[in-house]
Amino acid sequence: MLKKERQAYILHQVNLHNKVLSSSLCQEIRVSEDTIRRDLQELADEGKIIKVHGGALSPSFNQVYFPTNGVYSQQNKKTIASKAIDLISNGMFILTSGGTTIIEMARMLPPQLKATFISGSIPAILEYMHHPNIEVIMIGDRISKNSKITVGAQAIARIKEVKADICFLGTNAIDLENGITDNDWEVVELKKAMISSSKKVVCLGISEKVNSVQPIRVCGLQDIDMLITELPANDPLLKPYQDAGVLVA
Amino acid sequence: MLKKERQAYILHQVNLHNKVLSSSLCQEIRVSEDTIRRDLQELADEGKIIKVHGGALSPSFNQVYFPTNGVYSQQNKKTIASKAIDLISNGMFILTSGGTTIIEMARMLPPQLKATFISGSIPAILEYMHHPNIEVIMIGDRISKNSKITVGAQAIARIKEVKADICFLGTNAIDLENGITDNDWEVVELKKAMISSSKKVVCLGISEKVNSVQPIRVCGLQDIDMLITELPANDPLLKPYQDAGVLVA
DNA sequence: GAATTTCCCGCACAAAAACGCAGAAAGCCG
DNA sequence: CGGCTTTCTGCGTTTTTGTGCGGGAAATTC
Repeated sequence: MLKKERQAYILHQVNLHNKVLSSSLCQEIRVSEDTIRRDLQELADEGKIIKVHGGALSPSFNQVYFPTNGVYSQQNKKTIASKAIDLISNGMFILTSGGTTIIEMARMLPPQLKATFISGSIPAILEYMHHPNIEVIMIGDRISKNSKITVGAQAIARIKEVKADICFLGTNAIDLENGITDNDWEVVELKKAMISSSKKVVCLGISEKVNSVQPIRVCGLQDIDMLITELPANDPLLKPYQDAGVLVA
Repeated sequence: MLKKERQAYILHQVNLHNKVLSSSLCQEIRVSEDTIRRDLQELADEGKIIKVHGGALSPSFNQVYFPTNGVYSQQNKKTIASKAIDLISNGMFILTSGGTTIIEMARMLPPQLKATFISGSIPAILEYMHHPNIEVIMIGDRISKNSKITVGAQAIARIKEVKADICFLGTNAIDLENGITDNDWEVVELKKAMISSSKKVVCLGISEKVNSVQPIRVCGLQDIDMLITELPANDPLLKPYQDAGVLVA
């Protein structure tokens, strides 16, 4: 096999799989590892691939996996927030969890909106407090320093006392098999209570969280009414959820 | 799995869920915890994540910071706060109102102190949350936007359920004839509840507030155990209060 | 305070890379 | 065709890198 041929093959593989291992390449092409290494070196010098110990990665790898900063997902969260806000109307009682997406929503609430927001999340409450016309109800109990939210039996009991029109859940992970999952036991308990106290449950989450799983289960897909991501409703990623009976926006 | 790949995966997880546990990562990726820890270390060195004991956090998940702004007579409040802190010992249940003096006290709490603080004041809760060893209980209810405190029947009912060792009241006005007075009906109701739920009541206030009156009465001098100002205990201004049976510090 | 978990450090080992070298193949030229 | 250079490849050897392990320090939890 000619040198150029080999390099073209390598480049093809890299672009296909985003990565190659020198060890597997030298088996496929039946040449010594040195040869592969020299090829990788040349391709790396030309900027076609990124050479790493043990193989090489696609140059787009960095963009794909290392989002340079929060601006990108910040924009997505604003998109989600504005879709969520469309569901709110005057006079509603709204239960919300915490999380960055919820905070974003709180910041974007239109100033003339009159509604009642109920939450145990300190950062969320701080945002709601800044609004001129909304009534803010804090769910009290012990504060989890980690999640900056009130947790415990008392909090759950308080939530159960309300019947909210709508509940917005910041979502850490959602997938078809397990539904909504999260990684903090106490937060999960809280979310369960919020779900059972609301007429309508809306999950907010960027699309990256779709089809990911966390250790603790919050609820199944049948318990949620709507899923909001930054994607358009007809995105194929969301199709299975629509098929499972979840409204998508 | 390549090292870079692994790090990209970790970073992805951190950005997605705001936190990762080294223990769960090493199970997912099937490498030793040391390797994970080294990866976390490298990513932390690059500023991509914040390493903490047991895992890592997203750098964008920063906490709400409360500016130590130019509240007037800051120094006096610090003096008061340090006197108040002398009354606290490990294991105590402490009920506090809001107010700048209370905030100052919260900031000066010694890091090794282990106690439980109960309050309905958002700014106070924010300060308590930053402390490593204290348990924080939030009193929930409707939030009064101008006093940044939870008020209402629910809040009062919650306060009545506790029996605190000591209660610190930020004091707006105190005089011999009317005792403690204030200018917000709902806050007054709250303070009354706090007083009746505590074994010991301590009023914190700068000396300017001594011998001043506000429209609504909280309680008489006989209901308070101690008055703390920035003045020395033997200051003549405070003599009448001592004569009335109030401890002065 | 004691027990447990997590972290940090040095070490060992394995995998991979770098380097020098030699031989083979191909190209160039008189 | 022979001699020469150039390019490419593979093979040891040495270095570097990555990983896991054990022990002790530090932090965390109860």
